[in-house]
Amino acid sequence: MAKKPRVLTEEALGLIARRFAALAEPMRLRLLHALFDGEKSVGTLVELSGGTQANVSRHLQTLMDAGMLTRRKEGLQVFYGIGDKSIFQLCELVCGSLEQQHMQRAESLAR
Amino acid sequence: MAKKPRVLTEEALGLIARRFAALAEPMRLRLLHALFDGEKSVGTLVELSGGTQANVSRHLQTLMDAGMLTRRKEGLQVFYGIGDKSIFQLCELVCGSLEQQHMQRAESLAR
DNA sequence: TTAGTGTATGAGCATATGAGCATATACTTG
DNA sequence: CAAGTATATGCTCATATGCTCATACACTAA
Repeated sequence: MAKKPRVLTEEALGLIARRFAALAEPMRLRLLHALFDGEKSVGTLVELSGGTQANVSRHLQTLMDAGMLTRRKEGLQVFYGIGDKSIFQLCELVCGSLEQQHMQRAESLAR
Repeated sequence: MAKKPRVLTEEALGLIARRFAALAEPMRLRLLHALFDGEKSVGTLVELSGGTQANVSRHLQTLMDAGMLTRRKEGLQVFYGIGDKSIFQLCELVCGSLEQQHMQRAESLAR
């Protein structure tokens, strides 16, 4: 059973690339990781990530633009959460692949 | 002093980010897509992608550095192929997620 | 050897992006 | 209203990245 071949337009390629780009920064990955167990306020994320308030806010904006987060305002605070569950799988896939590469490299070095 | 346990090291975050960054360019996605059905020479990839030889070569180098490609030299030509099967799944995940978002947006607009 | 072909790379330029600072905005409380 | 708190945003700088041109490198054939 062959998979349906996807036709990739120029626009689609751009969208996919932007999506990957949103995940291509350590700080944003850290923020996503901090949100894995539930939504958190910006202030909390600032503490957890160790970044500045301005920088965290910017990165959250970037992730929002990529459609990966939910945003909920409650009084003075703003709570962000993971809005796209595929992110979990994406990160797991990458981590798994990296681990495998790492093991293979270690193995070939030990030979 | 309750500092939260950081499961992901700084180095790991960097590695994951670099991996996503390798997939964050339309031209590289086009090259990967062209390789989905088997390895191809640089010249072939230049034709298929419509890019210049220099640029294609550079992007292939980037993907190699990310550990995503195989490289086989045969006489004058160099054949590249997909070396990391997780790439297929990554792209499928992103495409699926994008489709879903697109549908949801269309739906909310039509409401 | 030399000529020819396919691929890689150095240099330069233009653009994109992240970080930091200061400030603006939004909301709550007094 | 003013003051305080939480978050967002202009602005600027420094760095990173992509693209092009020209050229170097690697290999083959004559």
